[in-house]
Formats: sequence, C-alpha cells, structure tokens
Amino acid sequence: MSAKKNNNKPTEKELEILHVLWQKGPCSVKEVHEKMGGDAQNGYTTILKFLQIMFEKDIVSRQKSGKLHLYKALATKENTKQQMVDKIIDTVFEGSASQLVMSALGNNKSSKEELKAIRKYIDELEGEK
Amino acid sequence: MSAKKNNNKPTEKELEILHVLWQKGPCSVKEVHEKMGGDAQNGYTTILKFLQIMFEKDIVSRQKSGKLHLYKALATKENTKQQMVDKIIDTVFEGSASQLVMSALGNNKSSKEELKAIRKYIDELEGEK
DNA sequence: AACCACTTACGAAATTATTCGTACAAATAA
DNA sequence: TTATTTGTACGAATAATTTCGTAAGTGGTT
Repeated sequence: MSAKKNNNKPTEKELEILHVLWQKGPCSVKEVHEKMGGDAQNGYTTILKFLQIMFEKDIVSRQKSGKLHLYKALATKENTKQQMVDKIIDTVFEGSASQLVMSALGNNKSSKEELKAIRKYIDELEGEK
Repeated sequence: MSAKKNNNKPTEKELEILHVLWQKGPCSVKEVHEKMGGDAQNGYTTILKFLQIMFEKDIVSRQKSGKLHLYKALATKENTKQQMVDKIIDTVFEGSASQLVMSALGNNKSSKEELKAIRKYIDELEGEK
C-alpha cells in the first residue's frame, strides 16, 4: 500500500489541469502551462507546483522522459465525472437522479437529436429491468 | 447599488446552511444550528459566523425579530441548482447536457418510475420544438 | 571550463474557507 | 439589583488552496 492517499476530490484548479491531461494525454509541465493560456493565466511554477502536489496526492503519475517529467492523469475522466455527478445528486438533488436530469434538460439547450439519444438510452435501461 | 457583491458560488458549508434555510424558511441561528446536528457537528458560533459572512456576501438576507435575527436564503434552490448544473456541464461535460444525463442515469439507481417520468418530460420538451 | 536554456525542487506568501473562544448587549428570573 | 439565559459581534487560530520567487540540476554550446 502506498503512503499516499487519494480519497480527495480534485480542487477547482486541479480539475482544470486534469482536463488538459485527459485531452492531450501525458504532458510536460510546459505543455500543460501553455494549453492553459501561458503566463497570462497562470505562472509556470504555479502549474508545476500543482502537478507536484497532484503527484503526491496520487491524482497523477509521472515518468521521466529525457530531462523532463511527463505527467499523466490517474483517474479517468469517466470516473471523475461520475463522482462529481453522484455528489451533486446527493447534495442538491436529494438523491434523485431524475431531478438532476430535468434540471439539466431544463435550460432548453438540448437539441432534438440529443433528446432522441437520451430517450434511446432510457429504453436500454428499461430493457434491463 | 450595494457595496456587497454576490458573484460567488456558495462553498460547501454555505450550501449546507442554504439547505436548511430552503427547507425551513427564515431561521434563527439556533434553528440552523440545531437542524445541522447541534454542537456534535458544528459549534453554534461557527454557524453564526457563517450566517454573518453569508449576509455580507449577499447570499442571505436577515431581519430582526424580537432580539434575534432571522436569516433567509436569497438565491432560490432552483437557481442555485441550475447554476451548479450549468457549471458542471460546462466544466466536465463539454457543454453537453445529454452527456450529463447519461452519467446521472448511468449509476443505475433510477427506478422504472423515475425513468418513466423522465421520458414523459422529454416528450414535453420535444413537443415544444 | 564557462555560459545558456530549460526544467525541477523547495519554501514561503497570499488568499479563502472553516472553527471557535471570548466579550458584550438585552431580556428575564431570582 | 444581581444572576442567568440567550443571542450577537469580533477577532484570532487553523487548514486548505493558490501563487510565485529563487535556487539548483542537467545537458548542450561555444
């Protein structure tokens, strides 16, 4: 068992960084930094520090490649998403997924195609029951 | 225009407190404190402090009633929920509500009845298009 | 070797969130 | 009136998050 622990949900900024890693795969600090808008948004060492902290928290792994480190997200996007969704359902929707669903569709930004896809998905779920 | 500003999303604990206010309507500090489990969970002054801070941030309003203050949530539960949902869609679901929906239903905790209700809701939405 | 560009490591500052002790004010009981 | 109860205000301690300055390592060039 590792001395590190990862029971923690990522913070706001950690999530931003994870996004880059999910999108681009293993990255150097420099790549993450640039993808996040360069010094205009965050100092290079800020990103570096975060990646180091995230490494300690077991949120990312890293591997030396030449003289630099390549950082890689450990949690998958899917897991993290699921975790966040579960939590929001729990904390603001009284445990009811359907309430969340209605809220999500309520802003009327979903196209007919999307609605169709959702319906299909529901069909599949019902089939299983 | 007030000197205060409320562009801030509530923090974790603020959200907990909002929940009590949403559920019970205007409350004294004491009521919120008790509803949240009393001193076992949070000291009385902790809750008091939060309500004061939230008052300064314009998250709640307050009104003297006899010798105590009654605090009242300013944002509605609906607005807050919507805001949180919009944000999660934006930050982890690439702007796609349907992705969130699938994730929400994906944990398979929704009953047949819930699925039915959602389907009906989708029908209504499609009708509008 | 001395220099330069690039990268990591470390530590501390700044900010925000959370918790609580203590003092003070008002109403009420003894 | 004095003590007690009930509530507010304030300030400080602690913890977590975010930011960045500075030092130091590494490899390549001249």
